[in-house]
Amino acid sequence: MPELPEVEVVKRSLTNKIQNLIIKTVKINDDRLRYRINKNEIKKIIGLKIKKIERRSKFLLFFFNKNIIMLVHLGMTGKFFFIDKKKIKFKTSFYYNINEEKDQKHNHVVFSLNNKQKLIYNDVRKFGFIKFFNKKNLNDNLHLKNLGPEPLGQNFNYNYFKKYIVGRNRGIKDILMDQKFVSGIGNIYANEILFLSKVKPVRKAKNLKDFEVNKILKVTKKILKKSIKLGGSSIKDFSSSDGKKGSFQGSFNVYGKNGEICFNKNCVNKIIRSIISNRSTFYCSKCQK
DNA sequence: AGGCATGTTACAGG
DNA sequence: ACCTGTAACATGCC
Repeated sequence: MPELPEVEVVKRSLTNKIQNLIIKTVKINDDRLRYRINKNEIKKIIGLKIKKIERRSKFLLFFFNKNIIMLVHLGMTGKFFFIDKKKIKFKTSFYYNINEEKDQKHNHVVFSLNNKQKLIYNDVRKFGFIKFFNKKNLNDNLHLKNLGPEPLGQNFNYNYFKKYIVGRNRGIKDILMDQKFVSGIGNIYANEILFLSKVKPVRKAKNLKDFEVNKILKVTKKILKKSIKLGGSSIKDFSSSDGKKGSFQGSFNVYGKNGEICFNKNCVNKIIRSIISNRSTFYCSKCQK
């Protein structure tokens, strides 16, 4: 699922559903996520209240009392959803379909809450993880300490951008996806941002004109905000924890559209697919300079 | 059968 | 120590 807009949507839906609830039990069906789940540490949240949930980049932070933080990354296919005790058979149209055996197979962790609901962590490819640490170690956490600014924050601005690209010999798409530069943008949004910015993905970041830097900044914020508003992008099977699907995929201009005609008016060029930093890259060679 | 998939990071070499 | 590129992780679908 998960670039910044999708994780933000998950955060909001989880906050609505489980803030101030208490963990009654935790059942681990498979602890072999990206990192093995520490069973002793996960036991410590039993009986504790979920005070709040925050998002940093593509990470979710669950704040419990006793200063315990549960850090979750969804990887490529991680998702949360709920099973209500009284209604095991949910409709697939609204809730994630948990009735098929192949999906249940990936229900790795089950959190039972004090309102009789169960929160499930499901992750087909197991690139996600669940870790625990103390609030006082928040700033030197391995995963969080090197993250660049939030793209929607004020620190992601012209001066920061210009300063960062000096002395670096990397393409703009590679840089946009680098979490140390700006945190939360992945392959889909990097492609879409560069299309709307009219910049070729292979361009060296240091050679961008000032107006292009400003355009990228502006478009980045606009696209991410719009996607959050639309509930994120539901490609394949992404849905937020309340089972609602996002619709930003309907706004894609280039992602996954190789061979299709460019959406810009008066352009009849076909979208090209190439590989940058090991990731599929889509662009219009006429509209993107 | 082989290529591809919304991500991160350990590692190697400069 | 910094910069850059590559491989690896696990699973399923075309």
